[in-house]
Amino acid sequence: MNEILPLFRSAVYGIDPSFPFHIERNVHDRYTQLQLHAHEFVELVYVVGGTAKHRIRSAVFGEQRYEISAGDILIVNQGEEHTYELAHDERLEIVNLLFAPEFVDDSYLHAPGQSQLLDFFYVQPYLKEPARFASNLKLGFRGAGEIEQIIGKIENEFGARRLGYQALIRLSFNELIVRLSRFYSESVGTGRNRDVHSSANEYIRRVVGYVERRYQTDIEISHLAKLACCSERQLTRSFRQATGESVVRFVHALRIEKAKALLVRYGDTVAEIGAVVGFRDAAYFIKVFKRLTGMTPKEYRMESQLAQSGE
DNA sequence: ACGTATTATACTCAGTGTGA
DNA sequence: TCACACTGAGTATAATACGT
Repeated sequence: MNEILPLFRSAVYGIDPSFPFHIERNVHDRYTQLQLHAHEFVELVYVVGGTAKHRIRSAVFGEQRYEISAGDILIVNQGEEHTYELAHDERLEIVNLLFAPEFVDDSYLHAPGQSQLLDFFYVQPYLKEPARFASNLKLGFRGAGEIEQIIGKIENEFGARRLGYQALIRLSFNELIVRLSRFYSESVGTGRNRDVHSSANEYIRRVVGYVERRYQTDIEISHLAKLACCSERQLTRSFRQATGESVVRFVHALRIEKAKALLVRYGDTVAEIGAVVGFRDAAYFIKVFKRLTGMTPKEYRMESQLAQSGE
C-alpha cells in the first residue's frame, strides 16, 4: 500500500537553523488523536499525565506499540513515524521538545571518563528491540521532579523570549539530556567509573549511536576518535572488528537506506534527498547510491513506484 | 596493543546529456 | 534556456600493511 505520510518539517514549527528548538505542551484524547506522522527533527516526549499506547514505526525497528504513562520519557528519532492511540476514556498530557541533533552539545564527551554522559541520546534510542522499549526511561518521583523543573524553566524562557533566552534554553536543555543520561545509566547499571574499564564494544556502540544520530551531518574520523578517546587508527580497527565494516561504509549504508525510504515516500529532487541524508554533493550521492543498490536514485524511485502501482 | 607510512577510496568540482 | 541527473578526473581523507 502506498500510504502518503506528512513529513512534519522544521519550518512548520518556526524552527530555524541558528536555533533549532521548539517546545510545546499537548493534550490528546480520543477526539484529538494524531495520525501516524514523521519528523525531520528529533522529538523528546515527557509524559506529564494520563495513559495511552505509543505506536512507533521505523525501517530499523519495525512497528511497536507499548503503554506509556506519567513520568515516561521517550525519544522519537528523525524519520520514525509515530502516534498515540487512546481508548475512549483515556487522556494524555505531554510536553514535546523538538530539536535538531546538533542542538545537543557533544563537547562534553571529549573529556576522558565521560563517554556515557549522553547515552540517553546517543545509545538508548538505537538499541535493538526489545531493549530500547523495555528500558524506556521511567522516572521515579524524585527524578520526575528534577526533570519537570528543568522543563518548566525551558518553557518559561521559550515563552517570554527575553534577552539571552536562546543561551539559557541551550544550557537547560543540555542539562536535561545529561540528567536523563544519568538516570538511564543508573537504571541499566552502567553508572560511574564504567568508562575507565569500558570494553571496545561499549565505546563502539556509542560511536555507532552517534553516527546514527548525526548521519545527516559531516562525520569525521578524527571527531569520532575524540569522542571515543582513542587514536584514529584504534577507532577504525575496533569499529571494523565490532561491525564488520569500515566507518565510512557504515555511514554510507545508513544514509542510502534512509534515502531509499525518502525517495519512495516524498517527491523531493534527488539532490534534495541526498542533502537530507548527509550528501552535500548530489553527484557523489548518486555515485554511492548506485554502488550500493545497483541503480541510480531516479531509477530506484521509478521502479519502486511501478512496483507499488502494480500491487 | 598501538602508531607510522603507504595505499585505497571518499569526496569535490567541472562539465555533459536530457527533458520541459 | 534552465533545472536536474549523472560522469570523469583530481584532491583530500580514511583504511590498512607492517613494524615496534
